[in-house]
Amino acid sequence: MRASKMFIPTLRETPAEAEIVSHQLMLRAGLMRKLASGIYSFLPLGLRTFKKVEQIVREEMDKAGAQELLMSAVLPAEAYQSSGRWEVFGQEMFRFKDRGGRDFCLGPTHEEIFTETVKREIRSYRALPMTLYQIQSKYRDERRPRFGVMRSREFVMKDAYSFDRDEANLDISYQKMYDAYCKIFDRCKLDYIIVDADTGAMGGSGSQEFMVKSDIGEAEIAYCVSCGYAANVEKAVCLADKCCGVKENCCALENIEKVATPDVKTIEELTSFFNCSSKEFAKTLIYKADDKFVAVVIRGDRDVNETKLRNYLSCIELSMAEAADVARITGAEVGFAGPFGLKINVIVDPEVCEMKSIIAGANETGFHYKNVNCERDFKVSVIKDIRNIVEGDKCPICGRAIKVERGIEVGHIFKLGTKYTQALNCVYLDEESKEIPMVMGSYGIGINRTMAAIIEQNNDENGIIWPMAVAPYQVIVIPVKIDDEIQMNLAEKIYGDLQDAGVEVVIDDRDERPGVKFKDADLIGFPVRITVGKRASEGIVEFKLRINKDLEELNEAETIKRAVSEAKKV
RNA sequence: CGGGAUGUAGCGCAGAUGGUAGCGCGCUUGGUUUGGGACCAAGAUGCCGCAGGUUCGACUCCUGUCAUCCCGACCA
Repeated sequence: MRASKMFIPTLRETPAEAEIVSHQLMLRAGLMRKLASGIYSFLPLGLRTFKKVEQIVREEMDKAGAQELLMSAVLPAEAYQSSGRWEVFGQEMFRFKDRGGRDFCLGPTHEEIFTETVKREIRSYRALPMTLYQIQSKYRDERRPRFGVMRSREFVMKDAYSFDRDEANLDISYQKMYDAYCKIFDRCKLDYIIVDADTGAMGGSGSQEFMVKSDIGEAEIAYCVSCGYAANVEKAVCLADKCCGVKENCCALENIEKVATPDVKTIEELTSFFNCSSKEFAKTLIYKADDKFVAVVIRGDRDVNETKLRNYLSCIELSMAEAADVARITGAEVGFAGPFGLKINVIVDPEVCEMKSIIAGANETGFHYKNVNCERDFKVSVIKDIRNIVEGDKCPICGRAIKVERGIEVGHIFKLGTKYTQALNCVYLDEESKEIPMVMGSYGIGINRTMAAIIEQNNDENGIIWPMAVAPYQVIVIPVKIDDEIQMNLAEKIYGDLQDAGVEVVIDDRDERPGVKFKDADLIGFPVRITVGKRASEGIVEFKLRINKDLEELNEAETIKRAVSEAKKV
């Protein structure tokens, strides 16, 4: 391809709207442009990389025995209505009506549609197991799209769905996908970590996420360097500290005592009032779960993990109760809530049960109790891990210190079980002609996000450093002076030879100064650069890899050989 | 959905106490240049986000609205 004819609108300056490096570089290198918030167009260069990522995914899916098909993005409401997700998705689904007034949406994910299809076509156990996938646009009207293509409203997802006879076979299908995902992200040269994850609205019995380590990641990962335990913070299991360890005799059982604490409401105010650590308090938070209220009791320095709480309560809407509700339920102003004598369920974090003689609100404005003890002084409805893990907590497997880092979720795999197949009556006939619901798995990879994650992990101050496997072009040939016939002829010769050798190559035949060409080449991130300059008359050119600063002076034949061999390193 | 900010040329930005719009880059033309975003000269490019209002007069003041970005909440 000739740079003079290519549509590559590079930008010298960083657009103000782009905050993170992958977004900035995708715009600056002319890979894509924004059309609306969270909606992007891919330009020729961006599309080439996009397709390469797609192709890697496709090859590994095919190797794993999955079959590709393509569903519509426009979907009728019925399938989602029978699974209940027409409501669950709420505002996040793009909805519209056809001219006849029938409800449609743009598919946010396709469990129902695949299930529906398999239900109609597959009757016998003989057809199972079966894994189907597609690479297709998904639509989610995100509340807050951000970071360019990292969280967009339209994005391309590879979604695969496995159908099996039973859980044991699902485990096999799931493992195949797991292995395929590892190969995919390895081929993309990503540094990733696989973590236990919450299944969220997807439902099902278990899931894992493929996380690319990055400070700009939206997910927090808790992991243990000793034993390899890794989980999304939403999911990470928390062990209870045996006791707060702050005071000498903190474990002594003392008599409960009411203390006047006028206007002392927040944990900070309480720590200074009592002159003690936030670890010596139990805070009681009132939550509204759908239409019911619950009290949650955790240690003063901890945060409630609303995902865990939501899962335990199996509710859809979950929020902190309004001040008025808190007052009605506890009989005191906000700031004095305690676990005593409540008419609602009291969910207590295990850590609180381990603590002795703690401080808690008295459910009476202006008062707290001290020397409170779980069970002795208040009734516990259930003991449940409902807090967030933090750095330094004990690993639930080996007990060593947990580390917490951020990650970008590029892939997510689920064991769905029979949630959708039962809802939609997707059954097969076994050897005895008995109808049995199929056991399902679902597996997603965000193509756009994977592409952004690759840039996020492969760049320097000059631009993108594409791994060979996903580079839009593998080699750029730069003639320094295009009106120098010797240089130009040699550059054209090398360009032609590389094309003949099957290398994806661009020749920068633009009438630009060399500096401009070098800057653009670095910005776009061609893995191999061949500069044809002063020594062209001797048949010598300069060979350079984007990844380092080393320059090699090679003759024509050596150059072709080196470039071809580099291009094969995918 | 709560909080904050910003909308002026393709991009980055400046425009006071109100008087009808500018800079840098890019773009076009000519010339000089040519190994890391050249220089000189001459140009072209604007619904000043949109709609009201105040005013003789609004990019500027007021109201509303839309859009975009950030933080949080939420998230498949």
